[in-house]
Amino acid sequence: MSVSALPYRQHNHDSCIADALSDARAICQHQNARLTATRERVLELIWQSHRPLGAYDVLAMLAKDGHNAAPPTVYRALDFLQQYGLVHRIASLNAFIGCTHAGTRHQGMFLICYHCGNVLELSAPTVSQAIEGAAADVAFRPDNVTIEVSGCCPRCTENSDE
Amino acid sequence: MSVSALPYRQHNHDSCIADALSDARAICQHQNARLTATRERVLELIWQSHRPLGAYDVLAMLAKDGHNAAPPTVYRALDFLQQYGLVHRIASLNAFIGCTHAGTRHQGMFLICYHCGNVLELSAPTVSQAIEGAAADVAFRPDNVTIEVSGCCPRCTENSDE
DNA sequence: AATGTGAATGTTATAATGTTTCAAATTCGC
DNA sequence: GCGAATTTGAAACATTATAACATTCACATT
Repeated sequence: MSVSALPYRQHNHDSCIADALSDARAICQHQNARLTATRERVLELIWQSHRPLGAYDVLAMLAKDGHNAAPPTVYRALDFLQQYGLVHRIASLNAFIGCTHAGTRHQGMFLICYHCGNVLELSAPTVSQAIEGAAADVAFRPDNVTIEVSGCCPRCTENSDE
Repeated sequence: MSVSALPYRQHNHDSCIADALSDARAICQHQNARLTATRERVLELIWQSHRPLGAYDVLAMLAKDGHNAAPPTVYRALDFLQQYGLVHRIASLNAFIGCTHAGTRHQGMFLICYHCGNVLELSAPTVSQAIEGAAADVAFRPDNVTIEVSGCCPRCTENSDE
């Protein structure tokens, strides 16, 4: 894949992947979690794709590596990565994406472009507060929050205007 | 099913279903949409369950009616009902629930109790505004918004305190 | 009443996504 | 090294969703 095909101009995706991986290694080490070869490879594959990747997409890519894995292998790796906040699952897409805020406490909000497929993760304290407030109003104790916004990203909005 | 098993004390679920159905008929008539027997029955089944119902749950219930339907029948009915805002799909559960705000423009927010399985739909303008604001900050044009909060409902919180 | 038309449904098959289960291998503390 | 716990392999299976094409139905027009 050429750099020019990547989502953001002047964005070195390779170094971005490398950073994510080294962050992940640090996070796991710090928590005595084992970022094994398979888990790390799955994380890398997810970061290499600039779009959310389905479990079976990951499976196919592992197969290209010569790793003849079965679905549980991938799902287990994904579970692990989610548990340590290294990837997020996008429920509305049945797909996974690298967490851009790994290691920091945050509530992700995902902006999914239905045109180009890119996903932007925002940390949205205002939204979280509003949700917590609304839940508190009805005495509901939130545990896990899913916020997924499908729409059109700035780039695609521009391009469709032309 | 006894009334005491229903989610809310002093809540007549039968009349609640009847209201939902008559609302649905009015909404469809107003928009020249055909609420056919199958569609209406699917809507009724979803309302009868006080929890979200999977497509195959609906299928099984139709089978009990003697209606030997195949999956596409159910998915089509569900698509129709969603299109006219009569049911919502809960992405994190792959399941469907009757819309409690049918006919009014709203952005639903779903509070899903992981203990009892009940789901409460809130219309949350504050949350919607916060999301729109956050999206606008990055020039993203939102189309469809998914907000699903899994947690513990007041009733179950009370019961587990005992 | 017959007929044409588009919407709705039936039917079969299959794709896509996710889980259970149990066995084997690996890792880690001792 | 040795035993316990974690991780992985492997096969089968379960669940959720869609594709493709034939048929029927409701309704407006003859």
